[in-house]
Amino acid sequence: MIDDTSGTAPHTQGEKPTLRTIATATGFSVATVSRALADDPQIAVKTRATVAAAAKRLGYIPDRAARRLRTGRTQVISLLLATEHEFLGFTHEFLTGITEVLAGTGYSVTVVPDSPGGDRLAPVRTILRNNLADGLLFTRTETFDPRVRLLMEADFPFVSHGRTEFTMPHPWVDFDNEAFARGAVEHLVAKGRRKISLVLPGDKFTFTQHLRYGFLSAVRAAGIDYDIAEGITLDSPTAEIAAVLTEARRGPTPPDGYVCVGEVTALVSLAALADTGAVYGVDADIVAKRASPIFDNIRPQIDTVFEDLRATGRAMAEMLLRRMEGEPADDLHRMLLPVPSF
Amino acid sequence: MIDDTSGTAPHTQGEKPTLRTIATATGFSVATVSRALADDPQIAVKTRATVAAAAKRLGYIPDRAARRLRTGRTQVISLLLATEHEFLGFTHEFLTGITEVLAGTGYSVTVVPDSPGGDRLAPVRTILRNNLADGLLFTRTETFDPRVRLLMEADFPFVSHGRTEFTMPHPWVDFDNEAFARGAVEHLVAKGRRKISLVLPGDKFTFTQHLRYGFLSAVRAAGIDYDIAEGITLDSPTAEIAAVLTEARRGPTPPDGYVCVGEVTALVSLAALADTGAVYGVDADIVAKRASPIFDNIRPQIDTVFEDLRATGRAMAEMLLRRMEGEPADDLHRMLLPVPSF
DNA sequence: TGCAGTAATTAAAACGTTATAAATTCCTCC
DNA sequence: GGAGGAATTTATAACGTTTTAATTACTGCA
Repeated sequence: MIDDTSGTAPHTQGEKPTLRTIATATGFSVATVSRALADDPQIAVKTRATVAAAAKRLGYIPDRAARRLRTGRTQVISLLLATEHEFLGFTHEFLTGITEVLAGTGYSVTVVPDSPGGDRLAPVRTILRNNLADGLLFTRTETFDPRVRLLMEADFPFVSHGRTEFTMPHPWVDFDNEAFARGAVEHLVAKGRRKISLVLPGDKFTFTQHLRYGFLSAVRAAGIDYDIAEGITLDSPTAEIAAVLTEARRGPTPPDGYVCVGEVTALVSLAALADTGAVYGVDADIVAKRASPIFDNIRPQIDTVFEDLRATGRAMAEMLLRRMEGEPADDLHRMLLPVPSF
Repeated sequence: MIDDTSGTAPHTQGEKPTLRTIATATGFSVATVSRALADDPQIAVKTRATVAAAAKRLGYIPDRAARRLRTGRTQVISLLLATEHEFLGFTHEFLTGITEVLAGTGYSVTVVPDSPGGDRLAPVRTILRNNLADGLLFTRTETFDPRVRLLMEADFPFVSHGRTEFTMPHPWVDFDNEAFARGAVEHLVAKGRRKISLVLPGDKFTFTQHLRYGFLSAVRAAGIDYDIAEGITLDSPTAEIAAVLTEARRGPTPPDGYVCVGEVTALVSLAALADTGAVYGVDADIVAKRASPIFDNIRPQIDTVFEDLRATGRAMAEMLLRRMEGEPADDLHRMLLPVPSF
């Protein structure tokens, strides 16, 4: 055979194959082809096989725009990405986890900025009104997060990173910040520390409450002193945090232990020690939550607890897929546990 | 007036407004409304005003799926996000810059993973074949990047982060890595350093060549010794980099200066100094490229050069918009300059 | 052989938009 | 008062898919 009969090579014809192409190639109608590809049991098994083969041979790919127009489904998942985060590599790790799960599902991820200081509802409204996505993921959840309320009213699929205090259940993935804070304090106490310092995220976030509760209950159980920094949060400019921490060190009773909720605060705390002539391991110890391996390369080496953000992203994406399939929200919860390095 | 004539409140009717809604409301045909909204000069100015007012009043938003189906334009920009980067906050900063520019343009950003170790062409092919985007942004550009070749052949709009060595011009945004490397060496030489160490990214990346050239020419001009680490790259596991660097320090003539292309290597270098009993500022100095403010909080404070990734993202997004408008590639280039902290 | 009942297929409409080509209205000027 | 032409408007088709309702083909059974 000299002739080019290559049925295996897709794109032998220049034009993009559509249902119509397959229809004329197989002799079936467009309707039949459509239903065959959808594996409709109404269509004869043999027909389905024929159509599937032709589709493959021709390199058919359903047109997203057409499908979206017809069905109203966008095949898009939107991620509201907070401008501030406690970790340096948050965005990267989180996004990697999400795309890992979504690869091959036909869904694509769009990223929409979300500024916790500004109007957090606006991007959600836009997505709902303009029908820009089939599902939503977001972070930095607040105790009575207005986005959760709106999305539940609209019955729109979503998964939040972090819990709320609403009574109606909704899907979430969270890290056990209470356990982290308690464990961190206990570890410092075990090292003999008697006054522990903490910088919290903004009050409105739910995980702030969990951190505070875990911290306070451990501190009280141990009967030791503590110092929750005032006037600043985890998201304050590092210079401000640094100022407050060094100030505290110069006071009459400086802390001898630090619980750091993020990598940046950990570095600032270390710098505050260095700048006030204190020696790590002698004058004070630190336990920090971390999400990247860089602390292995920071001297002095501090004690850390790992929060797996890639796994978080994966869990959230998987959960969202299930939610979009119609699974009820009741059991769609997942708590990730701290992994201490000590 | 008791009657509700509220023209100001959108969504008085439950259904989503379409061109047809406006058409029946104004008495014009759907065709006229469409063209009026597109500001077609063929349509009477008065008509355009009437239609625009009605559209606003009704809260009309064009349906993306329908428009996309009809025009073939997706209103989507895809970002190929490399799994590896020299900075911890790369993804976040870069993405922030991009979304800043795209906000309000009607374009949305989808993120697609790109693994420089694997098949870098596959995601591009998928995007082209399935018509998933109108434009493409990517990073970690190679000297003869296959993606650039493919995209130029397909005449598909894109902007690369980094240059190539193809003769045909294409839009790019780059950081002057040659100037960075040269400046870093000169600074170390000025401090009296006589043997400078460097860890390079993988050979295939264009910026590796720029770094090497800047480094070598400065080192030779100063007539000093140097040590380009072998067997590892910037993307090697940090443990491996650490092993090589500490090994070098234990050799007969350890380096007394380090040029670090990223934040992670800088930390590893600092750790290597600490672990071998060397004192920063006495036994060795470091100049590192950085993209985040965290080095202000790392002790000892090393000399750094800032690469503005948010500005890079902005520049790339702006350039892509212009390219998609049809502007020729010839002048779409932008070189960002190092900003030394010393 | 004919008929009911089931299995398989398909015609046609619809989703909301834009582009082409044709139709209508409006002027201007003789 | 038309003719001619410019200025506006619009009917219609098309983009590629899914779905409803209708049609055709096949089966077993009397």
